[in-house]
Amino acid sequence: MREPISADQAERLAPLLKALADPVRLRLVSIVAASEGGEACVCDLNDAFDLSQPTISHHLKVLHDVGLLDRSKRGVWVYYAVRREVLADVATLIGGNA
Amino acid sequence: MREPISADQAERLAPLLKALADPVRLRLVSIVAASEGGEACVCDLNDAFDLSQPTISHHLKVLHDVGLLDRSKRGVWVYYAVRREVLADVATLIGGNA
DNA sequence: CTCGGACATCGACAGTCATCAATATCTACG
DNA sequence: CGTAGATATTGATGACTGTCGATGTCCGAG
Repeated sequence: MREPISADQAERLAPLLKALADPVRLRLVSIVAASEGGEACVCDLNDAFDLSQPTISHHLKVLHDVGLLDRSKRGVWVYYAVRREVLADVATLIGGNA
Repeated sequence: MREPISADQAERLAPLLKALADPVRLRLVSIVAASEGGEACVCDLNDAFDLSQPTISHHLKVLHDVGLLDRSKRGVWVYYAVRREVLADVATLIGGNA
């Protein structure tokens, strides 16, 4: 029976959840998080789905825009990495645990 | 570096997150969870927002449909309660903890 | 410099969503 | 029964979303 979250908190948390509230993006985050070194190349991510390359790129942009994924370009390839603290914060706020 | 979630898991988790991915619904869940006895009357929830009664009713329906809120009618009033196990499961899957 | 490949951006389209006003449903009370 | 209040449903509307094909941008190889 803790205090309800504030309207501000809700406004900040909602976009993060919205970004995660898609099967493709959930799997993207999950695959990246499970990858060696905690990061994955877009080329590999493309292969993991039956979707067009622009669509995957779009989903990655959504996740990156809300701060869930870090992006680093190395040569011709782009690598994404999960920002685990952000993910953990979301989980904590949802779970309502201390 | 655990295993990525399956496509099936993603398809099941996404609707729950989608239901939570709205500032109003986040606050609804939070207010209900923080209420005495773990449940809240719709009349009180209506007063907590600057939205029309049908809109609140709609949001409650969304949350109830995905199984995040329990619903019980007592007399003229309807009470909603948070299904904490469901919420906890979501948090766990997001956090990626065991 | 030019070419090819990796990734992003653009424009479009169909589908979904949040919100409201109006209306329906249900329940207690007289 | 008939009325009043609490909640749900309906229908409409403007905004947003996931997806694609086409195109743009950037980098390394030759």
